[in-house]
Amino acid sequence: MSALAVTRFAPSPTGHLHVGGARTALFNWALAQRLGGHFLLRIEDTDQARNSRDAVRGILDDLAWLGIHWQEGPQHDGVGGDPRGVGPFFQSERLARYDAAIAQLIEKDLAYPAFDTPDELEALRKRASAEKRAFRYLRDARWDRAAALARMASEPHVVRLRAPDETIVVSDQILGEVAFGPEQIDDFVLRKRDGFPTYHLAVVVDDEAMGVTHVLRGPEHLNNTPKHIALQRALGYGSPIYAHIPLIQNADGSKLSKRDKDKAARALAQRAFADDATQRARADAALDPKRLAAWLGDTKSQLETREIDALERALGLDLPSVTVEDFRHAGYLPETVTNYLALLGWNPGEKLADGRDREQFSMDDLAAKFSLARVGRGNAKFDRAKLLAFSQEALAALPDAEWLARWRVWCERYAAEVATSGADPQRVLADPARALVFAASMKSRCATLAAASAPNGPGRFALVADGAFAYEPQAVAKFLAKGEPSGFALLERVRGGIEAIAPFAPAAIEAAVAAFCAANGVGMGKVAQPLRVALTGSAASPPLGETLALLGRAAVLARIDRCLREARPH
RNA sequence: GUCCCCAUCGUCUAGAGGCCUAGGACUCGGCCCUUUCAAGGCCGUAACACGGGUUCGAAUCCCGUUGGGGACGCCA
Repeated sequence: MSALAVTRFAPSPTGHLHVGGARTALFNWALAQRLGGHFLLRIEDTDQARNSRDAVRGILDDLAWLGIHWQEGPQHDGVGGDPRGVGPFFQSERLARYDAAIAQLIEKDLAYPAFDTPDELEALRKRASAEKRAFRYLRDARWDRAAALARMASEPHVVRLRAPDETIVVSDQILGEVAFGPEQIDDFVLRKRDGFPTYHLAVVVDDEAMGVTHVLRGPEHLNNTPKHIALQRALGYGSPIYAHIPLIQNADGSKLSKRDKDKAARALAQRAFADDATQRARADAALDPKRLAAWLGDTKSQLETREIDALERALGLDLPSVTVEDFRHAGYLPETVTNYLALLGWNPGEKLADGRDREQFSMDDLAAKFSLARVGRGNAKFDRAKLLAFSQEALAALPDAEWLARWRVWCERYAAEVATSGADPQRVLADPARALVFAASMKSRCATLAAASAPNGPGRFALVADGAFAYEPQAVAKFLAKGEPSGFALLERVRGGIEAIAPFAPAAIEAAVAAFCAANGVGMGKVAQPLRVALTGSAASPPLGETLALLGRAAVLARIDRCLREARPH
């Protein structure tokens, strides 16, 4: 036995990583780092009907972006590799090993071929359900081993484990000892009709072959664990250390994975179809029309993650975030996502000097402090508001230049028109000093990177052309039209002073406007609000100095002129 | 239906028999700051599911009830 601790994350490639999977990966990663071992990534692509290579790429991207780097696994952007020679890491490339294990079991009469058809089994299950009892596969008492083995060569069959008639105790690092009686471990399938191994067989064979020492996984696997232990015993393997982590749920207590998004997608898609006949054709082109129709007709059915993604893209839907990619798109920092996710079920148990609990920590902190002893046992509901608060805080704590760099990267990926052209090209981004003012100004006003340029976002005014924003009627009425002197009048007067401000930077601008107010015997608000409306269309904007500096002198004058021309009643 | 797991403010949680008049964070409400919007500061509302034990003493241990969740696939 090697002393190296090895944990693993073993997703099946059916779409982008969702946050539950991301947390499982994160905990596995953290445990391996903490123990000085390896975190291994294995792709469980044994379901021929549902796999896709695109999904593999997506999951690798998601993990890499989060900073969950695997020491062993598929190569991707400089991450991964096979230092111990335990690969390949795609189960579809390991079929010979599974067959060898199965042959060994059949040889010892610990597994056997079964020839029931799926329809026959389905009928038995229905009957069991009608009689309100649990379905259990019963092996044929009048079993002729030689005859069965002979039939294997020519007839479709599955291979089942001859399950032991004993109680199996799972020793779980989080839940303690959990006992499963013999009636709960039936002769489950090891190899499917199509020759591919089932999850159970593949997992057990691979974990052994790859030297996995700690299996940390979701609670839905707890009931599978006695099966895996039974299989390990049959194959003469030892068992890894098991730990089942609690589930992440939606606010309503349902499973987080997809239901939320699926529900929203159905509602939005139906509305889109009703509004615009061409949308349906677009959706049909994006995914299997039959699947789409079935899904629309049955509110209990769910689309696969990749189907949802395709539909979202095709129709331009705005769906709630459940995948890592969703949160990346929404403008969260990866360290914010991992920080929040880690806190769902784990916490460092430290108090800060001011008496608060430590809730903010880095990936390095996690790697240094993570332990199974501090993982909770109750399910956790995913609280978007708290994530948003974390994001707000993390963004505000970034140095201006860092914020700017992160924002640029986000824009390039998700809002290319902001990063590159814009209606008034490069107004903010081309001038380094102005760009830093933008960063400083947005930091405390944006909970996500996406918020800065959002349609009603606080930075929008600086990113659009001088003529491309509308004046809010109430703001015009309240701050420009009213009063004596009116806002319009003050605007005209202050315009002249603006020509003279030097340098055209926040402090000098503030000072000049303050001086103008003093000279004219009016309060700051009497001048600042009309200026805001003229420059941004709205009465809410960053501090006056920043607002003007962000636009630059020429744009400020142009916008004042436009406002006087277009917003003033004549 | 059967099996398994879980149970502290609305949410995430601290709490490993006396330190608990139950602490922190998010949300929500109020106040302060203020040229707007934010940010920031201060204050506040709010929980040990219920019933039995054990113990000098229980949020903490045991049993039951209730509630929630998961699993019962030739999916993983």
